[in-house]
Amino acid sequence: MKEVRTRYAPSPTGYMHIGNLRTALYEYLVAKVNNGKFVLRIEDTDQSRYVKGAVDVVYSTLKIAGIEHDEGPDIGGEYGPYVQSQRKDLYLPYAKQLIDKGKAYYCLCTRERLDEMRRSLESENLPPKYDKCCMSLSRVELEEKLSSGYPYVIRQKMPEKGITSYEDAVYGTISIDNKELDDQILIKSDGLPTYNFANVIDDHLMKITHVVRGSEYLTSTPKYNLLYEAFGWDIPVYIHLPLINKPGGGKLSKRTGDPSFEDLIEMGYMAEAVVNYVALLGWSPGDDREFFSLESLCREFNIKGISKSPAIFDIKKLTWMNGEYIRKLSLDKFHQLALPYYKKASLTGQLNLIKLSEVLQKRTETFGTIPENIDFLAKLPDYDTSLYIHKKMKTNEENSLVSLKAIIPIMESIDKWENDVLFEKLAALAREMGVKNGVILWPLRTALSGKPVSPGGGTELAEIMGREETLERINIGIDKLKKQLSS
RNA sequence: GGCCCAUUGGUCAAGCGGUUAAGACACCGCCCUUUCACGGCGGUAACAGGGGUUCGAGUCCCCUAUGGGUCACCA
Repeated sequence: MKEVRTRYAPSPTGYMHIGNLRTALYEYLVAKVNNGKFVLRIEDTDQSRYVKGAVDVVYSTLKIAGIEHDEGPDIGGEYGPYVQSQRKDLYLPYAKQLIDKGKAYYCLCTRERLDEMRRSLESENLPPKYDKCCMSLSRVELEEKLSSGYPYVIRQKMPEKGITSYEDAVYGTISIDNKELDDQILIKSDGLPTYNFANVIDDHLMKITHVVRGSEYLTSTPKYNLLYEAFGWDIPVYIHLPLINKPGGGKLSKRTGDPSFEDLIEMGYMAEAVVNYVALLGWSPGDDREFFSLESLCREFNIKGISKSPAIFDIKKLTWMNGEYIRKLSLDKFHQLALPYYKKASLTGQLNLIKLSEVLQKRTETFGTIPENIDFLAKLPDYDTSLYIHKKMKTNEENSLVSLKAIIPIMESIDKWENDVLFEKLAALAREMGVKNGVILWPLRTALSGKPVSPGGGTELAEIMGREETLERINIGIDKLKKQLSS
């Protein structure tokens, strides 16, 4: 059996949204699940669209996502070069072959004439289509013009009758009436091939067996097939993918603020989680499993599980899934990944950062939210004493003051500064005072954080901050409460 | 507008002629609890509409509606 080969062929724009990522992922998976090869090819035949550094975005995205290509511009391979602009001289001879076979022809029409024609057809609500005017050019006239350097393009000659149909692995049989087909341009007047043409030539030359791409190509595929047939080449297996839309519908785009893969990583999402989530947008294993590593996808992925209808990118579910990935991390690993975010919060003093990580791990869904959640550690906010009033904890400003005062001697006498010890001593204090734990602990948590919510409870915060800072903040709390109560 | 494709809860989705129509996210409630979160338990919520075919239709066919895609010397 022939080796399965797929390719990811992006045109580098510098922005890779998650739809692009998913396409690359599925292409990779189709190859891997069949022990095949995954090829990266850069399609840059449009010189006017060149964006500096855009190719690097492709490399780094694939790398971070763990999608490794077997052949590509950076690592070479048997079928290079893998950048279309470096293969530019290779296409024209193929186009000429087609002319010899009577499947293509020169066209000398000016853009003005084409624009004019399109406008008039559109005004009549007819689909714009080339009128094959140059097909009837006389050989003499043609040779005269061509030899004098007159600009030309080469167009594919579409059959005027009949139906072209093909079998798509996910959408089934697709049939298009040949009269719908426009005599598309194969070679542009700058001598470079159009995407449509280069694609077919390159896929064939690179021995691509499975073409995986977005469903926007569903209706143009017959044109490609006519090309394959004209050359007498094998038609690849087509796997068209449903599109991924934004909430409320519509395409994902940089313009409308949809995050690219790199943006998500920047926001503190884990690449594994994003890949896992994205794999499930348009594919299902057939049962209710949801957690897949790239490695397990390479085993489990199957074309049968690809769905036909478009999916909406729901960042909330991604966020949840990311939280699940974070919770599965070892404490050490979490700590290591969280460290840069602690730095962003510009923490000072002697904080027990491992303890902080322990407290944070369960409560973090994306690393990016860490700084805002721990800002109070760097600097106690100037809070209002109404924070001490908590109905469920049965606290008010008066008993909070009493509690804080009672906590101080215990804090001073504790020898082992650990959450468990602190908690035990304070629970004992509560029993002694005949109050619920909350009456002691809520004021402590409030005094230490100065916020209505905080990661971790009073004694956990105390362990993180250390004795000195803890006592200082309790005293600040006492002063605030005294001042408030005496006014 | 022509053509192509799609349509199960707000979202991702299972289902492939006979099910009380799974599961997950989100949302709501309860429990646990040192706030929040985690965790546990439970709840609201769907086959776009209409015709057929069939003993029987979310599953097959047709029509309508809605959504998307496509019609460049862009990829």
